[in-house]
Amino acid sequence: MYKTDAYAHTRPNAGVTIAPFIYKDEKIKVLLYKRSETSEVYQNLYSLPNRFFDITEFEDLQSAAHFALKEKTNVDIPHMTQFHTFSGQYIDPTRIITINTCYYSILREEEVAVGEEKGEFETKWVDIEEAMTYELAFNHNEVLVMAYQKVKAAAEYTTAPIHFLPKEFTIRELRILTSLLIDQPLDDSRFRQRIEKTGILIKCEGKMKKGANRPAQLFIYNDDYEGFFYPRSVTAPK
Amino acid sequence: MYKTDAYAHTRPNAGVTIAPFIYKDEKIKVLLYKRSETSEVYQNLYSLPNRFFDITEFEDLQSAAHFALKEKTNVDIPHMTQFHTFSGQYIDPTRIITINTCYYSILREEEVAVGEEKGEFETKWVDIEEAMTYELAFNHNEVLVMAYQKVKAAAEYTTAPIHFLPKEFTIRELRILTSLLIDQPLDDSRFRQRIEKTGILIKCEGKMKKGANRPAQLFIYNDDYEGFFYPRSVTAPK
DNA sequence: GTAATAGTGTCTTTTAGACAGTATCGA
DNA sequence: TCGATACTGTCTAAAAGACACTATTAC
Repeated sequence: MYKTDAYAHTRPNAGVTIAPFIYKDEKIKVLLYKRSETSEVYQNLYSLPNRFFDITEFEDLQSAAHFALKEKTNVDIPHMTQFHTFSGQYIDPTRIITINTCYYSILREEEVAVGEEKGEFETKWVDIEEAMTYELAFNHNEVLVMAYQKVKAAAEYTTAPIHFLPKEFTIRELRILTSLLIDQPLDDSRFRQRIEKTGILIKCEGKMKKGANRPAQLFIYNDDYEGFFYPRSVTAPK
Repeated sequence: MYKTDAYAHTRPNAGVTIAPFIYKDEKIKVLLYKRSETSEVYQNLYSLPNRFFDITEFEDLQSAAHFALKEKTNVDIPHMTQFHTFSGQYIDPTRIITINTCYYSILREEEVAVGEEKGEFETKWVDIEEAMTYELAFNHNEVLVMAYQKVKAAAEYTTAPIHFLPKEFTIRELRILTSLLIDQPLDDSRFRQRIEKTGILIKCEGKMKKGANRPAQLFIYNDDYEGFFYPRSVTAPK
């Protein structure tokens, strides 16, 4: 029976890694923590939040990922998407072959309770471009690259980036965020047409965002459109 | 050190599952095999090709998936895509918690050496709609549903379905296949425009497919477009 | 000839792209 | 007033959608 430990030596280590992103000051940031001096491996290196999948502790990978994210960010109901499972000896060369299931998480900055550092973990939010230049623990460099690529791809066709913004936001805010993720300028008029036509946003009647200019209409996301795919990429062909 | 067996009892079973698809007689078929009477679990049920991930046998999940597919289909260089990792006690209730990393494979019918049955495994290609009605082993019902959904989604925006067709094929063949996957009729003229404009196909000069009608130009796939995304879904908006 | 599929042309409607023009706030 | 951002409108170009039309084979 596989239930016994007869096969134990044939089983891999398993773990989860989460790439938690926020959008702050018009930049995408990712959460890293510094591994302690006394870690078994990859001492003192920065790392994405992660967790070994210990079956005496967790029922499934999702729970382990959830735990690891909450431990570092204190966000309880995260927007979390599994995007790939890596495997091989290379992930953690000093141990046995490891399976690493990875998630990215699009978080609302205002809901992230943890700032820089906190008790046992030294955590920090790092500009994504800068984080890419770090030497990270385990295979987290490739994890981070793929995670960010998936987030950017989602911005092309889906409404996923909305989860970066506050509950109530303006069309301008969504446009600037989208423009950042797809790395292209977007025509304001065209963007409004595209958005408003689909019905993905609900106007907050009477609520306006004030500034040193004409007040802007606030909207909330229409959850019915979760998983919605635009029939066309926001990026123009050519 | 995690390398020892001290943590062995905390490690999950790991395995891979492959949903191998072919396109035959204008239908999508999936390969199932019948589990033997003497299997430890799920005796006599149909199952997708699968394999435990034994770290003394495989270096990574990809190799295990490759092995499991070749064992059942004899296809050596498959088009294989990882799409999700399931986990939990429910996958194999009588054993320990299992992690199941899943792949779908789009195969060329002509390259699949195995037909119905073969030696130690009783295998068969089942119409996808019919297979969905089976009671499958492990969590293979949900695996199959998600696998086929991913293949269909790929048909909306990418050139992936081309891997179902013979190396040389006509535009009509590609249109009928695409139409099947997206479950919508496609205008022939429009479809040609879309395809030819991108340059994803290369004309086989002088080669024509003959039938009881005007001969049709044969094309091959331009591999440069592997991973290509159409800026717009093949499905019309509304 | 007919049936069948291949392939082209063309007209209409829809969408995209660019950008001008007006609106409303704070200072 | 001005600067800034919020919108709305409009013209043009491109793409989609529908479908008529011609082409070439087997029979």
